[in-house]
Amino acid sequence: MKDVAARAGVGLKTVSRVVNGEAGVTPDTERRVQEAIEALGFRRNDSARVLRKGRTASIGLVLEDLADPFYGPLSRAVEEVARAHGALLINGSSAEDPEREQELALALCARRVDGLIVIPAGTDHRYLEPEMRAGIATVFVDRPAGRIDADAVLSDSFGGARAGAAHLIAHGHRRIGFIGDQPRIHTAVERLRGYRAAMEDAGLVVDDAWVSLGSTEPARVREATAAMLGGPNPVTAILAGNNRVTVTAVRELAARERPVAFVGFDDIELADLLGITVIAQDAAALGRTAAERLFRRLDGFDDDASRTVLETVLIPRGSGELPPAP
Amino acid sequence: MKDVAARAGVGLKTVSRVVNGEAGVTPDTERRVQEAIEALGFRRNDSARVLRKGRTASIGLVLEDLADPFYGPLSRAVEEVARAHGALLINGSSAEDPEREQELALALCARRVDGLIVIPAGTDHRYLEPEMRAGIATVFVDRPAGRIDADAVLSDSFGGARAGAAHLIAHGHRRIGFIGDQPRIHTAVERLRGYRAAMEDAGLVVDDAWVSLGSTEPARVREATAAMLGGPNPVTAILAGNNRVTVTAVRELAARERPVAFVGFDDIELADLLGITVIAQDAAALGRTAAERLFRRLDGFDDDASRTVLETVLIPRGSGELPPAP
DNA sequence: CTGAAAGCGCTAACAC
DNA sequence: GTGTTAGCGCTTTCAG
Repeated sequence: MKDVAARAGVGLKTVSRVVNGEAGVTPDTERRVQEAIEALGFRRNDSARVLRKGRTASIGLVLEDLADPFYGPLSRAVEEVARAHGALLINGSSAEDPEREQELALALCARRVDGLIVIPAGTDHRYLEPEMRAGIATVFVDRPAGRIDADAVLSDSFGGARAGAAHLIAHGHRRIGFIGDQPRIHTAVERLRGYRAAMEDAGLVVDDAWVSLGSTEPARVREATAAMLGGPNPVTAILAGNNRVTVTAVRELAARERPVAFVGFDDIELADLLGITVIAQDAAALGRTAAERLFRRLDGFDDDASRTVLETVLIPRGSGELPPAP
Repeated sequence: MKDVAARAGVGLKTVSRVVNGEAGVTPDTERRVQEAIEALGFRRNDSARVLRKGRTASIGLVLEDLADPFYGPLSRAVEEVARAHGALLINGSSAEDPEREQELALALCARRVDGLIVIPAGTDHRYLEPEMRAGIATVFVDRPAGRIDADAVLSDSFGGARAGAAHLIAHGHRRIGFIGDQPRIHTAVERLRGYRAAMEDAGLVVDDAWVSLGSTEPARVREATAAMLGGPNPVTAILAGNNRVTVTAVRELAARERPVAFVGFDDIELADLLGITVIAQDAAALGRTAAERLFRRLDGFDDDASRTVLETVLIPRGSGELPPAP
């Protein structure tokens, strides 16, 4: 910038004015500055700008895995809102590892992102308190924060799972299995609660062998499926606790001869063609809502932390309407 | 940092040394500094650090749409490599708009990312020349750069499409349709070339009505499908030019009574259960390879721009092996 | 082993 | 309209 000023024969501040489109520069001067900029291939260094202005015009998003089809649309929705506010998005995948989540979140804070959106892997977010006090707005999505008070935007996991299980019960099932994510994860627990609530509503007693929480690794899900279907008291229907479980369970059930009713949590591509009944949540709406809340905070809005819960929708497509196999 | 120094009763530089784990500080002094850091909730401001050091330890990725299941895994793979090199990843979606691609790429350069990975939407990247001269390493993925010389990591679109079309021909088809992406996009053109090459190899003449390039919007793809199947010289098989087209085409074909053979480009989740034959490319390998090349450049490696082409794999699952309907 | 001073590239606040 | 000065928070250089 100094070089540009020298070459254009003007002061530093004039160049700054031109670069930032501020008023108060004669067209002639402006032209000279523009020429110098072109000639030198000058591009403003935003790092320096940030240092001076205090705002980075960027926000951070910590999620579990960008490669998961649930998080892609969520991230994209966040990006769109950020873009509308002139901000860039830095994302990081925690790989469902609490330590990595913390490391990432703090790295983003060190970069002085203006705000942070977190899909937590861990259950204790007190490490973010100093950062939040220091002014980094933080919103949690998909799962609430642990041990701190912070905004959260969630799907109605409890209600969705309850509706899914109730749907299977309405179609005649009495022995229903639930395969969910790790019990450390809030949504997994909520969905299990929803399943239990529906069973209880119908006066059904849940056999321990029908419930399996754990990793979403295909091998684990396959085992869980086999166990539920093969035991002394086999289930006639299965409710899956998230999109990864759904995919593996669907594959597993397709390989069996006896039909098993099935409801998945999260819609997945081509589930329509396969006739898979699902409880759909709107990943993009989650991201959008969280980002909007974040930017409202960045715009100075400052009331208490709030929790927003988005509805889920049960989409019947066939698999959830199968009667119990004899 | 100044505050920390004051509180610990030491010089600024000593705090800096402690924060950065540099040698040359007595354990006792270090402890005092650490205490002050804790007490004040100090966190180094990386913006200032960047300004001084010149490197941001971040790279930018401009892609088409993070919500597209093809780009999620690609982005995640880039992130993993970046992480291994201690860098963060800033992504942006161009929405297949060349102007937005440029705007994004330049915004990333203004942030002084150390390197840039671009999945181009546009066909002219001369706007990046000043940036590259200024030292921002740049690698193109999935599609090559236009009008500049730069590293590129691509899939073998030509070979993949050719193999796909040849596969259909080998199963008895003579009238084969091709539905691809916009002709502005390199991969769309390459895949069309591959299709034409296979047809020519087999001595088949392509009817203009069998080829349709354009947007991947479902409506457009549906129309293209209907036109190919409904015309005076209807096709008995269709080759899709990318994953979005594949999804819509599969839905469309499933809704018809007469079977139509089908090969998709890009594997999609659950395609196995639907028996969809595809030409698979490895999105994660594309991302990983590109990121590795980028970091090699950042490490000072400096030979000519190179082009890497990754193989595609044809996965037969049934739809591509159907004989021509009578 | 430690600290003071200079300056990275920019913008805010005030001159002129 | 335009230029000058100070300083954002850190690291580098060099002196103690």
